[in-house]
Amino acid sequence: MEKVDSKLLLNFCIKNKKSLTPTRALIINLLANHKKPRSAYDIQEEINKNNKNNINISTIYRVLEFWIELGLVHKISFLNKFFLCVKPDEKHTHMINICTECEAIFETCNEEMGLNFKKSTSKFKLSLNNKHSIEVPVLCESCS
Amino acid sequence: MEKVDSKLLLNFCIKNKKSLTPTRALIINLLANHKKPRSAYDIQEEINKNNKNNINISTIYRVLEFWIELGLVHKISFLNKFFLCVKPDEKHTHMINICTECEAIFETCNEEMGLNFKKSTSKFKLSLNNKHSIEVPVLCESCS
DNA sequence: GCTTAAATGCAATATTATTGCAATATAGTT
DNA sequence: AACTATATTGCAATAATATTGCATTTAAGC
Repeated sequence: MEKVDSKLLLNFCIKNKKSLTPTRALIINLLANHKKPRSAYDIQEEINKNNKNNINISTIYRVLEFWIELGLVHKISFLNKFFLCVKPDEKHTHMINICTECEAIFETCNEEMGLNFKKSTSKFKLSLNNKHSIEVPVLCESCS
Repeated sequence: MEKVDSKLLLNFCIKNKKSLTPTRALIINLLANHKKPRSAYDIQEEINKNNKNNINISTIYRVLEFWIELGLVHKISFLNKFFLCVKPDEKHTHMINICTECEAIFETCNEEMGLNFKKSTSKFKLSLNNKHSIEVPVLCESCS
């Protein structure tokens, strides 16, 4: 099983004065194991299949929300699914390219895409809210 | 009641060899009446309150899907709500700026925002899927 | 008007998400 | 190590969003 570096997790938690509980570690590690985004119920099903110990759906949502707050997980609104952030860095804008055919995710950031949202939004007297990511509907190489 | 130009609606329908039914006209006109996006159930509630005649929720979803196909309505995934397209034009990329505080929508297009997604996505061997719009989380002037 | 295809109704069901309160686990203190 | 305060998780009901298959009705083209 592929896992998220546990020191990274711990550091994020310490920095935010939160605790790294077994449930939180379990859920984020499950996300690390998949290349496609997963729904809260997908995650629950996998836990209940493999681990026997039941985790309530409310806990799944709360834990996902927890990691989203810390910037380590993204919610993909377009799919109602969740995905491990590949570049947990507060400073850039998270650009989530989603293949609308196969749901493959290609995450990058504004700089790498050469897109200046700060500038673009300010034209309209709007300010980019960097707490959220931007989802870009695409076709991947194999689906196009 | 503010309405969508009925000739515009009819033209879109004719062009796509579809019929402009009373239900379809009613629903898109309700959307025209609101500055904020509305859920399918919001729309149903308004119809059932004002018109007495009940419209089933499945019809609401089907009609919304119909207008989305024709490019006259957007689904805002971030909110699970629907919004009248302000610039029904197939050629550009629809940029939907959403205030994350008050849900106000400021729709524009890639050119006006000075963003080149075709170029940006091709860097990663992806192609933009222009059938969908791009949602940008922002704070509007009064919320920021 | 008649016929065929499309649209809508119906109602069951699926999927996604939230809530309030009880029970449990964790962190910090002694 | 035990104690306490706080945070986390379980529970289970419920809300919110969305889809389905088939029956009925409506609209379009002849």
